[in-house]
Amino acid sequence: MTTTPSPLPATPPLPDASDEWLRVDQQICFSLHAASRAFNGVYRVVLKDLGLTYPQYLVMLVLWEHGTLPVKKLGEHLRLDSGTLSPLLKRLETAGLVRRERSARDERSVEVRPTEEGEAMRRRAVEVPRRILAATGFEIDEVRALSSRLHALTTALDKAAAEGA
Amino acid sequence: MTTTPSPLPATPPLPDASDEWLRVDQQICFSLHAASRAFNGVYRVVLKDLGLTYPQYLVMLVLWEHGTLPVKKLGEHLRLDSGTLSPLLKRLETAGLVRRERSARDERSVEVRPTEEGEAMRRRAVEVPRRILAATGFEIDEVRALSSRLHALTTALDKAAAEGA
DNA sequence: AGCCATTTGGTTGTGCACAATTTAATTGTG
DNA sequence: CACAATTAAATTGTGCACAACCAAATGGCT
Repeated sequence: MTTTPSPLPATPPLPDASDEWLRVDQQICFSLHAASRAFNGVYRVVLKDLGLTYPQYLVMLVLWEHGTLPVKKLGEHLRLDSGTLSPLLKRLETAGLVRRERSARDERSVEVRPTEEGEAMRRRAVEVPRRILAATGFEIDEVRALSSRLHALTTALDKAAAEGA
Repeated sequence: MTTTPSPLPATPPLPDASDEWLRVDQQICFSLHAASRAFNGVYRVVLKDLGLTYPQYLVMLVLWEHGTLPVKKLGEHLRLDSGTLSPLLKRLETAGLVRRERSARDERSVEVRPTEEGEAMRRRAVEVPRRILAATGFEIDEVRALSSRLHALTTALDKAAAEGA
């Protein structure tokens, strides 16, 4: 808001400028955090009919697009590790939407495949994107532009985190 | 990714237009979700010295800016309810950063106030925003623009969720 | 063959997010 | 004053995210 172009003091102990930085920072991290949770809330409503949570829906999306995948590949697509996926997939299996079975060729690998019921859900899921887009009130191109910026942001952040800063 | 107009390698037993929607959708929800987690990862690294998690840092930010607040107000600033804040604040209290005490005027209310140690941490926290900004590789104005769009998005999504769709 | 680093999932523990329920204090109304 | 409605926190239960650790399988190496 009132972000006057401060002269960037060299890491001061605690003058007024630092307050300003802390406020601005709040807008950076905050807006993203809040938007993510707000999205989650809308998905919660929209996906209630399907009986899926948002991350479960993401898993099904990947399976619908790529078919059967080992847990590893699934994790790469979604940037999730086994600590998150294992219990999630177990719940999807309990719900009858996927099956998990050890690969015959590599006994370390577990193949995740959608069941008949899981594939059938795809037909009911096609309306989800439209409802979400409607909830945003954004034009499709605007959403695409935003996604593009966020993707660039994610790439940069991942790189920074990997470099330990 | 490669949004080339590929002839859709007939993996799935389903029409074409719906697949397109499901792919686009993935970019909408996905990029935000991924960016949020990527941010979290960078904050994890940067905040490790302070011994704070990202949500704990957000709580301290609000307290530094507004001083003592009841849990309710804190939740309004952060869009978090008592189910999230109660255990979080308990951990902050154990860490010696805040104190919680029942309001004398309204015994239902719990006032959260930063301790001396909590206030002192503010001095060490002023460098956080700069490090985060550096990690994004974005210009400050670009970040501001993005935040603005995300804020608008959040407002729209909240409204939609409240209306049950 | 035997050995060892790597790969792949799973498990455990900590913490956040949120819905639903519970308890206590306050406020409004007759 | 008594009593219903409201409000503020805490609690409980489910699920996601991730670090740290563990076990089994694989593949390369001598």
